[in-house]
Amino acid sequence: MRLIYLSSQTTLLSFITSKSDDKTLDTKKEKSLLQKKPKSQEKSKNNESKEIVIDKMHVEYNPKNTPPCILLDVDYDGREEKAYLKLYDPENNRLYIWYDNTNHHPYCLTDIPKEEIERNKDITGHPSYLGAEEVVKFDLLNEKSITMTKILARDPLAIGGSRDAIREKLKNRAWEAHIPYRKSYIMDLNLVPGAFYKVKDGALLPVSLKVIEQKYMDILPYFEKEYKENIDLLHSFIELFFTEIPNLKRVAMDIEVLSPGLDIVPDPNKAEHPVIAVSFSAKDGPKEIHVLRRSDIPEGNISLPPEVDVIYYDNEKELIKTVFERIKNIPILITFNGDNFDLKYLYNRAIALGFSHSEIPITKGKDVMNLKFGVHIDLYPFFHNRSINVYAFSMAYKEASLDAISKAILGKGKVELDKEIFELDLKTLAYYCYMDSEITYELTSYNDDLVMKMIILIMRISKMTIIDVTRQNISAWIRNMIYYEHRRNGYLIPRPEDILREKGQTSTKAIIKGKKYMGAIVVSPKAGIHFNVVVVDFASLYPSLIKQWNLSYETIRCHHPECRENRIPKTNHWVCTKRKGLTSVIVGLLRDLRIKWFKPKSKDKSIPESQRSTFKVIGQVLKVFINATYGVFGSEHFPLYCPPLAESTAALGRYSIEETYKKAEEMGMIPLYGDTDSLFILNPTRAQIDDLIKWSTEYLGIDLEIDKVYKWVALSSRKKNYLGLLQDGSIDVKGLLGKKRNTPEFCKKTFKSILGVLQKVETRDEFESAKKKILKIIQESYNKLEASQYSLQDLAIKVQLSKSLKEYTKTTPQHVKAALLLEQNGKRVVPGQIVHYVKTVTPPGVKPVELAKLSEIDIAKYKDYLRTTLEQVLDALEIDFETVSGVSQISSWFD
DNA sequence: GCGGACTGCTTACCT
DNA sequence: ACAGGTAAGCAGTCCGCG
Repeated sequence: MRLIYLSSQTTLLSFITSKSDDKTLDTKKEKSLLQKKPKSQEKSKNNESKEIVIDKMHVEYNPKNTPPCILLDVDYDGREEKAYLKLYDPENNRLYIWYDNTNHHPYCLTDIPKEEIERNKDITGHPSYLGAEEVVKFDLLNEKSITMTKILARDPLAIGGSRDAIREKLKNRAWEAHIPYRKSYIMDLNLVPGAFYKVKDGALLPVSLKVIEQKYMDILPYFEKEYKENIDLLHSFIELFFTEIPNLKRVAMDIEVLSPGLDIVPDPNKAEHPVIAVSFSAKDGPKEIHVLRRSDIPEGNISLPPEVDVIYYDNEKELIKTVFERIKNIPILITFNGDNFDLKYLYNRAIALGFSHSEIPITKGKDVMNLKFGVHIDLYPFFHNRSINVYAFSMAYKEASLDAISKAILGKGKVELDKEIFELDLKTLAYYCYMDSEITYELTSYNDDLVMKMIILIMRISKMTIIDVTRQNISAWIRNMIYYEHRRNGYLIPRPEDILREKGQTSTKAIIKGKKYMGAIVVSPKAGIHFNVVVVDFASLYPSLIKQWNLSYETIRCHHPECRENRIPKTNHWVCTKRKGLTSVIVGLLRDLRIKWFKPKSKDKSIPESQRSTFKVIGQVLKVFINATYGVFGSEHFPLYCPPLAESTAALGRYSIEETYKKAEEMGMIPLYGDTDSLFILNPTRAQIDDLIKWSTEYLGIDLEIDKVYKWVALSSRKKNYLGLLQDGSIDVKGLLGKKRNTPEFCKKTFKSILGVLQKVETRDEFESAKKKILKIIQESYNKLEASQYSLQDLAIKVQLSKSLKEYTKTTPQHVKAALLLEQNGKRVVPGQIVHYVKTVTPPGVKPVELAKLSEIDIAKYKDYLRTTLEQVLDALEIDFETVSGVSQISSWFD
């Protein structure tokens, strides 16, 4: 490791954001900071001088010509009154900033005639008003062409977003007035963020970089036949997936700020305290830590990783200047929570220290911090995204903290500290700070850059920028994808009130109070141990139904009298027989691409491994979109919210599973249980299953598949509660208390050892001997509990706070009581935090683990806990708790 | 005044 | 801030009880 001391003045380039011709941000004026002599008296431990290698990124404005670049970002420049694109050339590490030269302007639509608008002084007198023109749109809700008036303005805020905006003047006669300008621009120019473009003679042109070889395209004719009415849609989507996914150069960053005291997180809006460390990490790029010396803090003597450079400063301003130089040369900056902390803090701190805006390479948005050159990806909102957690990472992490995510995904967490940040010696601080950025980087690089690939694919499918994709949720991705297809086809984008007025009614009653319509059905399980159970399920049931039944907001309850016969079973709804529904086609295509192409191809051994893994990622990303489409149409916040559409999908789901249940019985099979899209069938023959699958394809038009086969499955009398031994010898547990997060660890441990016994059981006889072993395990656990041998951590009940403490107004649950005690003792409690508490006798109630003693534990309450947890297992195994306790020497365990 | 029956709130799970 | 369905524990309320 080399230490570099630095505190002298450096000249920062002023950032140029004005237009004119090609402006190249040349970095040659910049002297290497590292060549400057150390001012500090101290000697470097290693005299060998090494240049820190950070490739300078070349930035060019308004390029005339460029090589193929990936489109990363689109935004509006207020000073230029133009949209601009950030195009990155990964080969040569060059960033091009291309300003719109197509004379595109912000606009909204209205049904008020053009002449009337032109007579309206209130609108034409708006300082930003540019003009009005007639456009013809197709109104899907009323199935007719209409002439609309397009009102153009110089500034997006003039359309919507300010008090005197044109959309406010139009009252309820404005359409497409809530679409952010950058998104509207992308749609109108038919751009695909994440795809390749080049500039030729100043004009922006798409570049096709196909990587899929012709020999893998064998299935295309099938798709072309099925989608002949939507061949453009098919080809555009296929192109997205068959275009090379480039490897993007990126650097992760993390900062530490001097906190004034225990448990006080510095406020990034005030930025009152000094930045004491900033680290950068990249696989093939810089690994640096910039550390501020403080008179009261020793340097320390831990050894840091040899590949890392530590640079010390005596002056915070100098530190920040150097950090800004680094940021200027980073095309993609990765942070964890940079929007709300790291970048916001640096920005505000720089302002507070007297930096001018032109010296700061960071831009501040309402909720997003971005870079002037390059783009900023904040991994926190991306990993926090529920769809990503569930479908891409199979719920690997339960809490969206850097520590929890990296532990779950990388197998290593943050550096554990036994002191507060402000107490650490400089080297320990440097190490801590560096490891955070290293982990952050690794979250994007692990598994062959999986996360980066996913982000690029989501950009291409949703047509959203890297900035928006990483910060917005699945509903925004789907909304934008559907809006884009509206614009491409000249369809008017309907307003929420238009859809609700035409379609907004449900006809079923939800089982759960407060829900809008009836959802899936769960078949009551036949309790007991069943051997040789085959589970069949429908592949992507809801998306399949949406495709099969032509479900879309414009086709459900359409206006044609003749379609009213085409009923959705057990609802008042019908669906159009004349027009193909747009969302039905889009979802159907994504579903077919996944099921008929990417899923099988990702398992095809004749395809090279790297190609297969790309197919696998594409399949995963498609799954995210497909699985959420039904849900968004049932969500009030979704602007295409269509209750009868969501209700019909669920109703058809119930119909499908009910018909299949009946058919299975008719065919002589014994269905034991089913949930939403699955059926558990007792010991069927291969032929029976094949017949059922064939029937489903022919009669329902939906693919039924074998999901899993149990050697035995123990169904309890409760729904969504069972365990079984799969053919591969693994135990499958669903819904039982033993796997819930809030169950104390000692219960889970006991539960797990019981599972260990059950895993070896294959026949009914073996269950008998297993019972004895299980009994012994329970007894041991019970004795340990009685003898207070479990630690507080083992006994802790871990419950997440879903909101801030003061929002619990109706009741005060136990974890809230414990959290209140924590707060009284000066500990910080935030929403999302998991509270660890134990049940106590003295005083009766609960205490957070931090404040409790083993002697205070209410052992009786824990006996109850152990009993209920294990009863669920024993219940499923047909072991009566009373019987077991009778066999035991202890006559009654749990009194 | 106290305990059981009941409802509602909250969390964590399943599909 | 993609849906609804199920289980469990506890908080709070009502009601009966001389």
